[in-house]
Amino acid sequence: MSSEKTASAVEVPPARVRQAAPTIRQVAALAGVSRATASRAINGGHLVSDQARAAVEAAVASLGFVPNPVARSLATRRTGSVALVIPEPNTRVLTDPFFASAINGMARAVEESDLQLVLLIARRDGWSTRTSRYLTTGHVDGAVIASHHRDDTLNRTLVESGLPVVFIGRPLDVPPSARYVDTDNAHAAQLATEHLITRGHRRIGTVAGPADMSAAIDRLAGWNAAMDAAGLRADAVVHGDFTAAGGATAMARLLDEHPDLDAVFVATDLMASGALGELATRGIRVPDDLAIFGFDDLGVAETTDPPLSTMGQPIEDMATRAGEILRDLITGVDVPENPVTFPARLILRDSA
Amino acid sequence: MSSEKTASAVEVPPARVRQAAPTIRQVAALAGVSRATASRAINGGHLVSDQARAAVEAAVASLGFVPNPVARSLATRRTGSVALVIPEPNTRVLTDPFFASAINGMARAVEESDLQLVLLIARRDGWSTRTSRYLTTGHVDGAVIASHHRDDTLNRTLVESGLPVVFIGRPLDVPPSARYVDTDNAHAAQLATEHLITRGHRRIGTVAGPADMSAAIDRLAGWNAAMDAAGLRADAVVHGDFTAAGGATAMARLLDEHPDLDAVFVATDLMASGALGELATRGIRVPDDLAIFGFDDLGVAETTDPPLSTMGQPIEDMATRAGEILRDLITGVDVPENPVTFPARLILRDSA
DNA sequence: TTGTACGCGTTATCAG
DNA sequence: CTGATAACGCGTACAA
Repeated sequence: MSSEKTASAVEVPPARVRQAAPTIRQVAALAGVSRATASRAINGGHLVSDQARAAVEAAVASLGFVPNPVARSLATRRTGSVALVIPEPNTRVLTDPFFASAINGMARAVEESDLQLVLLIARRDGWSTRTSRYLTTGHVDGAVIASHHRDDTLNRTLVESGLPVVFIGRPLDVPPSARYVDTDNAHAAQLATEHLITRGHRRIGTVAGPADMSAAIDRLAGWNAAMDAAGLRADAVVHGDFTAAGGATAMARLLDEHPDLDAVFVATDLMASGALGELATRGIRVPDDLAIFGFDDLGVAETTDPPLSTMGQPIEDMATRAGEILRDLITGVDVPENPVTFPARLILRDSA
Repeated sequence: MSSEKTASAVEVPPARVRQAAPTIRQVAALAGVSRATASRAINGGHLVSDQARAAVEAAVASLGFVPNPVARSLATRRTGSVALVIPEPNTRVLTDPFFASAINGMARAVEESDLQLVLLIARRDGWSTRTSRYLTTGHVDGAVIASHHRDDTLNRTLVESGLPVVFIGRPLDVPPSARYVDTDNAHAAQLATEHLITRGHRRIGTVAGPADMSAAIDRLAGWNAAMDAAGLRADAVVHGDFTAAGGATAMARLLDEHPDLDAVFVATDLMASGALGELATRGIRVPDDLAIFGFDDLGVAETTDPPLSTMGQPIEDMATRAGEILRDLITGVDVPENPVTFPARLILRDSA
């Protein structure tokens, strides 16, 4: 049964809601040239006579022609947009200043090129399916992955797919060729620990992060290096989970096992904030009884009591650099080898 | 020579950098069916014999075929993605909890449909060109505009382009048919003012927002209505610019012109926070000497001194609803007429 | 139920 | 410099 399709001799264009966009064919016809010439005039503009170009430009203006980006993408195999992927574990997206900084940085990098920034919020459970598929099926020309949290096995899938990808933060479980930008976590942690040593502390513990996250691994290594270099015993280590609550728990255990500590390097401001709460509960004064040193400086360090001395990460600059590297990767420009590391800044407040 | 039958078994695909993605043609060949049948089997699955479908599915699996979304878009004239546009005036993007809530809400709405959320950060100066073009040239199927700040003349361009659009916050200068979700600002402001009246205040002023923003207009109207209904003189009005500094300035002027005020309804928590600073400077106690009532409850109201009594906007719910309306607009489902308003919640803290 | 053939709007190739 | 014409990969009337 054929639907309401009635044979009509007069070609009536199907009533579409959106106004019919003029095609390059109409431009070419109006300008009196071929589609190919019209296309050339509209794009590069090379190899076209001034006369033809003028005619095409006039036609474009009069018709209000705008190239269809989908058709263009199909022909060029490029979409002109890049993704910033934010794998967010909990429901509270973007309240984390880390992400705000990353977005700002990427936006800055993309602003000068003619790329469009597409932000992908990837809830962790769906990350393996929808987002991954979106990225690997030609929707974007490349992606920056803000792998703030626990590294995903999907990272590997992504780089192996051949899509140009740059990570913010060294990814684990990925071919060493994978590009990334990162804070020099080890060196920064070493600086922080050395600062504590310089201040006269000798029994220095650390609340490290999860053992399967690169930032945690590197920061622990830096603390270790500084302790070794100073001939101090590096035995007071407890792992937390990068949350405030985890920091409190870890600090409690650290104190129970090593009551003689006079300073603690905490791998994250967020964990440090939790640790401060635990210390307050126990009546331990900071920094008088125990010095605390954090890491990140993405907002929480300023508002704790006392404000945290910490190592500041230049997240926004890192994201900008990641965007630039991605751009070069896409356009085929040679990009520097890994690692691309950024120095952290020593920020002294009241806690150490 | 019909291109349909040029398929040759020895066709060697040109060596491309990215791994050659299998096309539906190869799937059809391997399954021993035509492209059309393969396409039908892959999509709806209707009108295909079980045998053919099985063959196609096997071929898809063995080849790892994934439809090229660009080609699909070109054929269907749908992209499968929607934009959330965030016009951000200053460089600090997303530190505003308004945006975080909006993003979360949209993400929730989009999660259940098969749409992809594309976040567009539109710096104001570029908003007129790149973002607008991106939206109107078929990159997305529709957009939600989080017009938190001053209304843009481009809003009109957008709705006139025919792109399905839903605004968060009533837009000005736009055909009345434009869909939007909004807080019932007038009613909420009236409730706030009535609360002040109930508490015994009689000389109630207001720090209103910019006269060209709908939220400001509506809230001022609500304050007016409450004052009129109570037979109180509604003459103490000063306009601020929706910033903390503007709130301080406006409060100063209000106090100078009307020293007898015993309560002030401030159209925004942010302005109220500035106002509180001005009051502290003058040694005016809140709420004892002067009661202050705010609007928004998007984070700042809890941290002021004293914490602000305010009208809470359900931004996240609004964004979710906006996303749902957009989805219906795109799929042709009937959507409810304007206005789609959400009630604000009266939140009592210490300032009034 | 299946297959043919055309359309989607551009860009790229390759003779003139 | 220009113009046919072939990709690009897929969806889908229409006919069989």
